[in-house]
Amino acid sequence: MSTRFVMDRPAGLPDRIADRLLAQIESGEIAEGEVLPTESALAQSFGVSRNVVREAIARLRYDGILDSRQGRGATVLPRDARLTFRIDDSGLADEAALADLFELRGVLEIEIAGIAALRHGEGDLAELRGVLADLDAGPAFDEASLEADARFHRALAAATDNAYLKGISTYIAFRLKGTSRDTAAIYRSDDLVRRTIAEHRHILDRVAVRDPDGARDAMRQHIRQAADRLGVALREDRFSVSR
Amino acid sequence: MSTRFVMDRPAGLPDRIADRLLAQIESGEIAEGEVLPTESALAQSFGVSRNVVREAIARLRYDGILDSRQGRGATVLPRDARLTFRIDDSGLADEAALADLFELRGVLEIEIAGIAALRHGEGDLAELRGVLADLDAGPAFDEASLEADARFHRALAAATDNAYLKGISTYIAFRLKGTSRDTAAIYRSDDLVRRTIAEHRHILDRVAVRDPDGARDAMRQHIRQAADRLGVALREDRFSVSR
DNA sequence: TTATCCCATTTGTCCAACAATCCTATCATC
DNA sequence: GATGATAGGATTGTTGGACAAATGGGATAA
Repeated sequence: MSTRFVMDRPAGLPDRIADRLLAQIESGEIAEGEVLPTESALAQSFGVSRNVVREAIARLRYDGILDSRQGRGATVLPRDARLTFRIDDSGLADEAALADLFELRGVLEIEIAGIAALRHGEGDLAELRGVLADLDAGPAFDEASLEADARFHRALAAATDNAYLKGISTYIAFRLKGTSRDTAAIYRSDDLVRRTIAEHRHILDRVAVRDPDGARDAMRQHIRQAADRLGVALREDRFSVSR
Repeated sequence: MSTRFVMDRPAGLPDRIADRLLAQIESGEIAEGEVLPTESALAQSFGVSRNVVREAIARLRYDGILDSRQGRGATVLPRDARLTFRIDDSGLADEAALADLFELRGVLEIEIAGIAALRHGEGDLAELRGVLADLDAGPAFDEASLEADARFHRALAAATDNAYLKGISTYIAFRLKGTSRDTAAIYRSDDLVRRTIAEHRHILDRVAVRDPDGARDAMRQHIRQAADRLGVALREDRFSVSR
């Protein structure tokens, strides 16, 4: 959870307090249904002002982790009441969790490719072609190339005409962006870049001719190789090209 | 966005201010990259204290809508930097958005069924069988039946052994829970309940014999009919049983 | 032109107070 | 004894003001 951005800007007091409170909740130190200490007490125990504690609690309340009511205090809500789907930073560090995240991303992207093949309009194709052109322009595996990759997937998701699919897809892509940058520094080979472009073009081809199964297969292959490039070990039972 | 819960508890000041600010951003009244008025100015223009404005801004910043820095002000971030995947209450009211959400749910649940068929262990099957037994016990379409339905899907997601798949699935299921309850009041027929149970049993059967394609098909059918029962019109290009 | 310093602006944090709401204990009534 | 009304303490919600820290820009000097 913790830091909001990949930036090294130090987190503010409310964020840190919220994280500490969340940790206490996750660890069961404060059980479900239980009421937190009063804001004043928390402020004193954390050594900050009540204002900071209030912002921290507001954050947790906003995510459906606790519910505070005037005069009663803040109670911890049941786990399945969480209001947002959020990917912790901790998950990005753990290798197995990263593989799981890639699996989720794969499931979504593959179906997105299939749906985009069925539903895309003219504007969508133009956007996708434009992104590929940009990828061609800069053959180096640099920041711009990563951004273009993200734009491709975003444009594809947009072509599904489903705001939720687009939302979850771009969210995961954004969370994975930092990871990609870190690991990708190793693979500065132009050959790999060219292969990535080829994979994208293959997907676009199948989408353009409205071949959903072909688009899905192309995307499955792309995800699989992207995972390979990043050294993420997917479970083989799922991502074999012919299932 | 607005109200957090279905409860009729009136929203607090910060929530309302955040909504008004968000509306101004969404409408383009405050463009991307632009800086908001200062907190003091906003406080004065909204007729609230600066503290309230601060909490509102904190909420928007937390979702990656704004980025505020000390001494500089709060700037509007590009739309695709949104940090959380969140299902607004407004989306649950809008019919088209509800259909989109069902589509996302379908995509996930279908693949979950397939993966569960491949990966489930003995404990998973026992749990799933237990849920079905509970469903059999109470033939009425009541609260317990809804809860058992949710448990079935949760147990299935758990069988994938992928925390993210489980997380996103249960999150969506929870957000859809209220909607199901509201609309389901109309369908108090025992026949429908029996058909739902039969669908679940069919899924479990395919999972148990480790037949991923069969499990996917069974789940696809289940999602499709569940949407029917709730009067949600899925787009037919996706959810035909034989694609 | 370029580098440095200074300063107004703006957010971050703190403090103290009052209002609104909730919970509980007490009391009155049946 | 049970039940309902009431009062009071406790806790969050909101306000207002103050200072600290960081940012950006402009003035100044080399």
